[in-house]
This record gives sequence, C-alpha cells and structure tokens, in this order.
Amino acid sequence: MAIAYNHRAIENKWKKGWEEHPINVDDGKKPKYYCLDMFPYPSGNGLHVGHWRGYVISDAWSRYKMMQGYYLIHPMGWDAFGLPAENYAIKNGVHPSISTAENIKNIKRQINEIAAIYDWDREVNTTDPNYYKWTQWIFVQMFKKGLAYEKEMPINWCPSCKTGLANEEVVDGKCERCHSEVTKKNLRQWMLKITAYADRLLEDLDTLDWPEKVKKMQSDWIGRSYGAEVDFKIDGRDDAITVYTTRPDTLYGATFMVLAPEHKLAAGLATEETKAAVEKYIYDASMKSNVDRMQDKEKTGVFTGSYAINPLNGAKVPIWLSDYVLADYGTGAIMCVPAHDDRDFAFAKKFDLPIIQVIAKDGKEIENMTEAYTEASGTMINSGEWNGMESAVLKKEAPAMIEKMGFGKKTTNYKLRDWVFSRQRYWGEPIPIIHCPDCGAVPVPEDQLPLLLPDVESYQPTGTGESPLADITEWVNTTCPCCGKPAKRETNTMPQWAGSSWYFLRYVDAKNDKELVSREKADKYLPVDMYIGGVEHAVLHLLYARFYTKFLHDIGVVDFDEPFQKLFNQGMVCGRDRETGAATKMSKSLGNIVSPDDMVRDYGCDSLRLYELFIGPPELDSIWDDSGIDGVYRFINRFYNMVMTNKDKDVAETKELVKLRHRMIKDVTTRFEQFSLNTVVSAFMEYNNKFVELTKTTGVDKETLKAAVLMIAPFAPHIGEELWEELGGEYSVFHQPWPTYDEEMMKDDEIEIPVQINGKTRATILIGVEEAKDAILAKAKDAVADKITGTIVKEIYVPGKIVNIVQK
RNA sequence: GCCGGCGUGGCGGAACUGGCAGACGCACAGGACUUAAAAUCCUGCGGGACUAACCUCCCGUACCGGUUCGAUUCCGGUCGCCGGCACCA
Repeated sequence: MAIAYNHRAIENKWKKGWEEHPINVDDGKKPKYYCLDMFPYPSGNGLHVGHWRGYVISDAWSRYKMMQGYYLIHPMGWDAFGLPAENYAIKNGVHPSISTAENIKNIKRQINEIAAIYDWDREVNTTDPNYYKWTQWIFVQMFKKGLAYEKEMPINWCPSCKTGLANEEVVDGKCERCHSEVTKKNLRQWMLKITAYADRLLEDLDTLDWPEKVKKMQSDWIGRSYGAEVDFKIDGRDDAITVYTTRPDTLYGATFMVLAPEHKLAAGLATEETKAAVEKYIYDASMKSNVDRMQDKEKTGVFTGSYAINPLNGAKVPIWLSDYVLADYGTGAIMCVPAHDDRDFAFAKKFDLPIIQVIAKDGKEIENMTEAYTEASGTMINSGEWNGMESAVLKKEAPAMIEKMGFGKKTTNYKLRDWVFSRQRYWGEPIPIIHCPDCGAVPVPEDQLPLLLPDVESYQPTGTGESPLADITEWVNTTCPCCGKPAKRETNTMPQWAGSSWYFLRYVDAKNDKELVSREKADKYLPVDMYIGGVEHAVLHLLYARFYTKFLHDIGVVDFDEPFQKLFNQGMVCGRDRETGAATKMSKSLGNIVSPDDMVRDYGCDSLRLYELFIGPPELDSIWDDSGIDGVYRFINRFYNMVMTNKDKDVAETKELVKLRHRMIKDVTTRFEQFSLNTVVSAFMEYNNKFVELTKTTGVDKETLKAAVLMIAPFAPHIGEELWEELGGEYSVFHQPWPTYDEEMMKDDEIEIPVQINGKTRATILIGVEEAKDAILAKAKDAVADKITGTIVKEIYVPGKIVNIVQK
C-alpha cells in the first residue's frame, strides 16, 4: 500500500521550518568550514539547470560538513558590474543599477528554490558603494606600493566592446566576451604589476589542493624560464644588442640574430641600401593584427644590413628583423641557432642562412639536417673550449660562465605580463585617481572613498579610449588633494575582475564600514576551505584572486596568502543543439536553455537536486536530458514509502540488517568523500531496492532507516528532515552526527568467489572466510570437474577473491 | 605543432589496489492491476551460436601488439574525440 509522497507540502513545511529555526548557527565553539560558490553575474536570463549543479554540489558538501560538527560559512553574492547590464542600458535607457537589482531579485528567488543554506546576512554586491569602496581602497594601496602604475603602450583593444583588455581576456586573438577580433591600440593604461608576484604565484601552487589541470594552466600561463641575457656588440658601433636565450649552451651555433620589428634599435640598423625595405617591414608589422601575426606561421623577415659580433668567438652574424620575435618578451631580440631551434631552422632555410651544429646527437653530427635537433642532450662540438662537454650540464652552467666572462648575465623570464587594468566603459568602479598638472597622479584620499560612479546621460562607449565618464565635466574637474589646484579625475573604470578578486574576504564581515574585513573575523573564518565553480576561470579570476590575496597578506590585512585551499571544478551542463543533437553550451540564442523552475514545480526540489548529481560525474560535462529525472523521482517516492511503511513496525535488528547498514554507510561515505556524487545517488537507489525487498518480508529496523535518512539529508534536505521527524528524531537532522561504520560488523561468514579456468569464470563456489586454501581449491576443482579436460599446471587462490585453475 | 584528459550496451554511466565487465538509472518490450488510460508492481533487455525450452559455448570495454594464471585497468604503437597553450627564443 503506497503512502503518498507530496513534495510540495513537505518542501513548503521545511522551508518555513528552517526559516523559523535556523540550522546553521555560530555558537563560538564549533570549528568553521568555509564552502564557497563562485558568485554569479546577475543576468537577465536567470539561472538554468547548469548553474544549479554547482550550487547543489556545494550545498550537499556543506550540509555534510555541518553534520560533522562545523559552523558553515556558505555565502552568496553578486558579481554585478560588467558589460551585459551596460549594453542593456544602452539599448533600453534603463540605468544598469535598476536592471541589475531586478535580475538579482529574480535569481535570488531561483536560488532559494535550491534550498541551499546560504547565509543572506553575508550577501555582497560588487556594485554597492559600500562594497566597491574597498575595491577602490585596494587599488589605492597598490598605487602606494608602486604596484598600480600608468603606462602608454599598445594594448589589446576590442573594437566592438570599445575597451582595452587584459591578456587573459584575449582568447585565440579574440575578445573573450564578444568574440570580435582584437586589435592593437596605443593607449595610456593603468597597469597592475602582477609580475612582481610571478614567483610566488607559481611556487605556491604546490601548496594547493586543486585539480592538476588548473595548476598546470596557471603555471603555463606564468611561464617561467631560466636562461641568460647575452650582449652582442654591433659591428662597427659602440652599442650592443642584448638577447635572451634559454639555450646559452648553443652560443657557438648562433649564425644570425633577429630583432622584433618594434625593437627600439630596429630602424637604426638599416643601411643606405636596406633602409626602404626595413622601414616597409616595420610599417607592415605594425599594421598586422594579432590574429594574422599568430596565424602566419610562414616566416617573414628582412636583413638590416648590419652585423653583430658573437662575443664568444668573434664571429660576425647578420642582424635580421622578423615578427616571429615578440617585442615584449625577454629583450625583444634573439640569437638564432638554426641547428637547435625549430623556428630558427625554418628561418635559416627560408633565407638561406648558415646552420652550424654544436651538439652531437648520439656522438655525431647529423647529416643532411631536415629539422632542428632541439634536445639538450649530447656532446658539444664546434664550440671551442666547450667541446666535449655535455649539453645538459652546460645549459645549466653557461649563464654563470657568461656572467663571469662579462658579456651577459643569468636571468629568469616569464610569459606573464602585467595586468592591463583600465576599461573605457561606464559600468565599473571608477579608478580613484586625480591627475594634477603639478603633482601627477594622486590617489583620492581614503576618507573620500567610495568615489561614487556618477550618473551619465549616455552609456555609449566613446571608442576614443576614454570612458563615457569623460563627458561629465563637473565630475571630471576637481581639485588636487595635494596642492589644491584644479585637476582632473581619471575617467577609466576597473575591469569586472576587480570586484571578484577579493569578494570571498568580504563575506565574513560584509557590513564592516571601517575596514575591508576585521582582522579578528578574518583570522577566525578565513581562508576558504572549499571553492566550487566552473573551470573557465582557471587563469582569469583564480589567478587574479590569488594575486590580490597575496598583496593583502603583504600589507597585513589577512594572515594567509592563498585564498582557496581546495578547488573543485564542476562540469558544464550542456543542452542539445536542436538540429544536430550535438552537445552545446546552453544559451539563449540556441534556445536550448532548461529552466529549473518548471522542474521544481513538477518534481520538487529534492528530486531535481538528486538528478543534478545523478546525471554524471560532477567534474565532467554532461548533457541534460529531461526524462532522466523520472528515475530519481520514482526513487524518492519508493524511499519515502519504504521508510513510512517500516517506521512503526519495530523490526528487530538482525545480523544481516546490521551488515547491510554498515555496508551502506561505508559505500555512501567513501563515495561522498571522493566526490563521486553520481555513485552516491546510485548507492542510495541500490540499497533502497534491497530495503524494498526486505519490506515485503521481514522489514527494516529503525537504526538502519535512521542511517539511510541521515545520509540522504544533505542531498535531499526536505525529505531528510521530514523522515527524520517521522522516525522520532530531534530537530534538526543536520545537527545529528554523520553515521559511522565498522568493518568488523560487515564481515560475512561465507562468501561467494568465482572459479576460473585459464582466466575464464566457469563456476562460483561458497567458501567460509576461515576456510583453508587446500579445502577451497578442492572445492573449486570439484565445482568445475567436468570442465577440466587437460593437465592442471597451476592453481591460484587469491584469498577471498578468486580461484584460477590453469590447465594444459 | 606541444602539453593534458578521454574512448565501455540504444542512451547517461558503474567496476575499490590487475580478479565474475555492464552496478544504478533512462529508453524499449512483455505481463499484472484497471471498463480504459495514467500511476504502480513484476519480468526481460551487449552481440552471436545451439535449443522446443533450459543448459552450454563463442565474441565483446576504439584498433594492433606486449606483460600476466588473469587486463576496461599496466606497457608500446595506431586512430578518433575533447580541453589548454600556441612563434615566449
């Protein structure tokens, strides 16, 4: 007889119950556990089932931690500055703060449907002046420490968004947001000296419990390499060109040199005869877009007409210009060893330059070289006094030797560049700087923060390199805080990353109007223990947040310098392309967005939560399929009925039931700890099937029912709380300790093991756990007697696992 | 091009440390209940051979090969897909 499960009634009951009697309370005694979700951008589209997934994972984990006795920091907030709100304003003339507030309201309603235990007292919003006051404050501190500086330079420019971009925001030469091709534009920019933290950002990765993939992406992005700078004198002149190389061991093999077209000496190296060609090459390179420059693998170049002297052997080498050399990496100039570098080889082949081998592969020179030999392994040849040395050894020692010889030095280089921090858009934090003709750039005094973002008539980006703020003369014109003379405000704004680089700190002291965060609360509640979000932020947000945290540590705001101890990247939930059926990102334009709202109405929050987890391994992408939710809905019904049918039966505990209970606890707990949440749900279903079978005969005892209810509670909180009450448990189920298991209690007296012949299972036998090997083998042979046709060569018994008889 | 990850039924996916491949679920098919439908419950469900049926046997974890008593799992090679980086000297 089925007892009706009414998800709506149960869920409403407990939503109200938890509101009236909050379950996550700081009693000052419990240790803290900080579980953080990457905060959402309050988009007008609301949440789809993909957003839910991450929030369900973090909530289940949080509730589990609560049952282990922790006080939870589990906050939520809004990353609300940014382009969509601004674009919406341009289109509809609605102030971004109004549309943002509306979106937040809607998404907050949707998030509440998840029944996650967010602490809304901690809510933050990056566009709230009380919040961005501190975003600006951090900038001022960086300015004071020389980490925020102005520079005019060619930067990545998105012609569609009409703003400058950070390197991290350029993907395949395109704008990360709108996918327009990025061009170069010479602009005065505010930069953050993230490179000053390159070593720490790289080395501290080792201390983090993060997916290896993300750590690798960050370390590749930072791209540290060791090598040497070597000075090559220009033939017939007094000055020299400094090159950077990671392979100083191959210095004798340098047969030419290449400078980036933007190198400051480039034009001056041209002779009478080459002048026209050199100038044309430099001009053409400046007109090439990043994309062209990256995609044209075919080498181009021009000979300057000048020569440099190899400091080691005095050889005269021609100096060329080519755009495969990057102006802003190393020194913008390289020595070329075509025998041992792929690019140099291609260049030498194309322009018919000499190739000299200096490393003997397998003891001899390579005949008719068709590609460069790039490994640093082999013996040095054609290398004067270095002949006979091992390349690998020399590679390490050469920088110091060169330094001693006085024509270069040991250096380290990074791919990481400083962070282009200013944006020429409206909807962001104004950069709190005043430009004074006498005093230069002066920060807005801290007691005048926040520097409010003024209202504008037109949000339209100007495209001139100035933000729309530049048109508000009464705002721009001010006085210098230093000397009191007329001065102008900085009109650029900060990138969206500014507010998200430190929000996790603010949550623990969200209403503090004196400090960014009180040191007392920071020490008590920080850092973040578990951070859950998508992998798309691997080198953007996560790198910036680490940089900010290290800086705030250095100025004494917090006492730790890594913000996120453990990181979990949940996979994306994809929709299907309506035509091809292929998995694609859910997007409005494709019309394949699945909204959680209808699902919650029809199946209930608990069912959707379980289904979000059951759909696949949490770290992998999955494809949403509506019909699958029926399975978990049926399971919840059966589980509910099973518990309700057994609860008053007073079924006596048997050895078998105890065994089953302990096994269930072990299965669920170990899978949960491994974050294998899809198989946790499978385990619930599997054990429930067993319980349903037992219900038809002997029934299930109360302890076992309790254990099952306790464990399901973090995943399906409403039904967990409801059934806990039905079982006579004290409020709340989340204040109960997580059930424990004992290996001793789950041991069998007899077990079934397979008997194989030549590795193929032919029978199974029942053996006693204490039974002797000989007896087992005899039993096994007996069981497969009719299949033993040859001579037995070997008998293998793996205790408690398997018997394998090898014949013939 | 370089660096990662992956490849298992019609589908999503399981398989702990090398030990009965396909748990759990979806879809599908058959049956029970019902005037009927829905819901629910029961049964079957990788491919093939043999069979009236059971039994039994063979093949099967992208492909080829190796190690092993035994390989989805380890090793070498090939193909395919996904992700990251992409002239960083």
